[in-house]
Amino acid sequence: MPELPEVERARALIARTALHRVIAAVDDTDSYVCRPHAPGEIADALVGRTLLTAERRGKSMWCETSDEGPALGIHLGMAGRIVVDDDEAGDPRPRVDRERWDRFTIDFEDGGRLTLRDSRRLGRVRLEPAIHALGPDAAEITRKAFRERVSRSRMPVKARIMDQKVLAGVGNLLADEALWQARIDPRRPANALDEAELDRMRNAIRAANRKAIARGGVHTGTVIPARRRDGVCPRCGTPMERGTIGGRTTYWCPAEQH
DNA sequence: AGCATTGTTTCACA
DNA sequence: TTGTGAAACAATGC
Repeated sequence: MPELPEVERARALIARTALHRVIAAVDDTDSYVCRPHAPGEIADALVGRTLLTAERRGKSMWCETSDEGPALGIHLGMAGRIVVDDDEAGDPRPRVDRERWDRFTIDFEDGGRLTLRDSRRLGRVRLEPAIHALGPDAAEITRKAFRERVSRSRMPVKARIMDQKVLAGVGNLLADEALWQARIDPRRPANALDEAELDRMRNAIRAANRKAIARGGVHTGTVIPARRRDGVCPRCGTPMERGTIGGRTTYWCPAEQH
């Protein structure tokens, strides 16, 4: 997906353009994207109301709604974008307008429209999303909480930081980028990292997020272009190592990451 | 044709 | 009971 930086840009787009506009109609007929709701259920809850806020924790977004309405949760999944009128944000890959990928739509009384445009349909829209099941946001977690939560397992450190219950917002690309910046081997057991290494890891995640939000997405990371079979480390030129960690394809520099 | 994919959830198994 | 890994999910792109 879209990882934390792309979701933050999508959230900001909604906050900037979609709040306080009266909802006239909702298309929630994609039963996979809107599961477990029955068709019409989300529409019934939203029509006549407005979105009051646009919030985010990790890769999950939600909007509070007017008149004590239910919160509207939106997750971009693996390839989702948010489109509001003529603006869009989310999945960074360039893509021409493809309205057939519109999986969920809100029409406003003023004639404008908010859409979840998602080629793969792994995005999700639901009422009252379980935000509390997520760990602290990766961009805001304190040093103390990061140390405690991440080091509480023997899982490979990469798998641990990608566990959304531990820490919300780190996806596959951001994990590779941050581990490379912090020079830590992604296979290391999380509970084998010392405090200095945990702090380095946290700083790298926060810096990678900040940079990616400013530049437009995780794909702007330094090591991302080297994530390919013939890629070499951007710092030392050593061929990148490739493997599967936590079920995801992982690249790291065998010379620098320990 | 076959394989890989920036995410999440479920299920089998240790 | 807890933790871990693979598979499923849906669709597209190389």
